[in-house]
Amino acid sequence: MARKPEHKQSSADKALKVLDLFTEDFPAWTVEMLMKELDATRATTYRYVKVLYDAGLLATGAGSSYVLGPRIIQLDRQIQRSDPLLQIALPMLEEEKSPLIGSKSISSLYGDQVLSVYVEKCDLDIFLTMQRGRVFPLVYGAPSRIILAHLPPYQMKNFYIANAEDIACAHLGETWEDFRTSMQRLRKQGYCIGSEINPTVVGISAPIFHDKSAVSASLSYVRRLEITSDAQKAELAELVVAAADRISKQLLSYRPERGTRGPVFTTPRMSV
Amino acid sequence: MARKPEHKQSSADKALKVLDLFTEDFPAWTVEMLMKELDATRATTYRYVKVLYDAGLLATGAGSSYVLGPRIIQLDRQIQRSDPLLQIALPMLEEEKSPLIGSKSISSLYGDQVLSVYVEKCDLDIFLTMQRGRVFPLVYGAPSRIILAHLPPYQMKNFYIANAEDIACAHLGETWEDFRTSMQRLRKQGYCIGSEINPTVVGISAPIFHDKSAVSASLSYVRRLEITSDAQKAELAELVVAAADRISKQLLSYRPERGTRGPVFTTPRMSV
DNA sequence: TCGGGAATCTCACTTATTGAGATCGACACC
DNA sequence: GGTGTCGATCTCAATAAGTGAGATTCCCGA
Repeated sequence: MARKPEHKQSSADKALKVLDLFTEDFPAWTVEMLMKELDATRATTYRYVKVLYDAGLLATGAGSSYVLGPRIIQLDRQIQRSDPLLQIALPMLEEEKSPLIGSKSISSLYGDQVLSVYVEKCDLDIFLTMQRGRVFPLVYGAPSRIILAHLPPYQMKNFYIANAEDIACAHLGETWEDFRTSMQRLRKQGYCIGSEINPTVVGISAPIFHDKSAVSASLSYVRRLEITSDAQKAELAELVVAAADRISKQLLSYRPERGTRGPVFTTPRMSV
Repeated sequence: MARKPEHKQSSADKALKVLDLFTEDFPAWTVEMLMKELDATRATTYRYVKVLYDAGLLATGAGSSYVLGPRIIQLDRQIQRSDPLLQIALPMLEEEKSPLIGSKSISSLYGDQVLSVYVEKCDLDIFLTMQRGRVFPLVYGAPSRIILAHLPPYQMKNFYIANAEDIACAHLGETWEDFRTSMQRLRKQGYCIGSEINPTVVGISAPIFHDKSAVSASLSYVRRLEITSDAQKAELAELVVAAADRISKQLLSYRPERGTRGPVFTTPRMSV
């Protein structure tokens, strides 16, 4: 779950924590800098770096610095090639040519977060903030919320218990009953509409299931807010729900090929 | 360097070796399967998995399996956003609109391998095998060879010593002198042309420098072989060399912004 | 609420990790 | 091609982990 800091001390943990330092603002680190940051000796720092370097997760950069390594790009390609959702959805989305659609995107549920895994720009004048790799909490944005609304009951309950405040802040319900009914309403509607993430656009998201009653992702169609009428919103909603349903249908009958040992869907884990 | 199997035993090494198992053909593993593969006990296997899971490099998949995790996609996004090469090259490539170009791609040098980091399809009828994330040895394919030809002397020498057989097989020279002259010829030509990787296309690659006399990547323009005349090859070569030069010029004057602590170029390491 | 299976915990035992300094070797300059 | 400069690795004793087998807990679907 990559977010809760553990107090367990294991050398692999500590080595992997080095990866956390490579943020957008600090993409390159020298060993000296890492030593200070990790509060470790030179030898230990070099050992951590070596482990990650040998795994290809780090690479040497200019000026005796280290940067994120080539293995990450390779693994990302592997995910894209082995993800049945993308394999099925991308060809289907290519056939969807309605001029109403300014952008199409797919978001996947990972643990208690939602990750954008695919973004396509159709309207060249649209300004997009969504990007493959962006992460959102389950309460924030239409792509997340429509997934949240379709979680199995016990997971939703657990999520509520652990995130009651965030849910209240997001106006999704002051109490468990409130929350449950608002989620029920979303489920009945079949889609979620909003401009939360990017105020210049309106996004409409529909759930994608990889198993009956097991949500795994959401499909979103986006359009510039200023040029969108209510009727168009309704039409977009129909389109996105229909497309998501088609993708779900295909996913349900998906059988891996080429020696693949099993399905590659992710399942949430809602531990508190 | 991610490829040479080490005989050193460290727990972090062993945990990270689990990642190697997640190939395209086996994208999902259960703990039982991992136990057999790693020849480890259940407890140990779970410990390895937990480390990677907590780091976000693995995620739970359907059927109590594990798959590659969301962190990889996030980190890939971070690389794309902090790589000065892509930041500079992509806007420049967007302006390059010659109809001769069927595809544009950028490959980066990592260690002694070359990784494709950007691929754009211009001609909709072209069949592309190149993809972001594909890795090639330095001797294989035009994008690699033009980089190889521009390595600093000591690195080229080291590479020759370590890879004399591969170099001979690739007809790049039977001896060090042979090799050196053939590389010299490539440098003088300024580009490398070939159809090695994908026999249905012709690709022309030019080197990109992030520092005078320090090659870091190559730019390739690709066109369907069957529709390409010799004159067009020459024109493409001119185009790609000119574009690569422009990118190099920009890279030389690149100064990071926004608190970035240093340059984010990768430098090769040619240890034998 | 309950059952089956996945994931974690416990503890004795074994083995790797750590830190300080010496040493090695890749790379740049001439 | 030779030589100097750090960046990276090695050495060794002391320390603190990792490991394995089984019991246990927890998750999640009915």
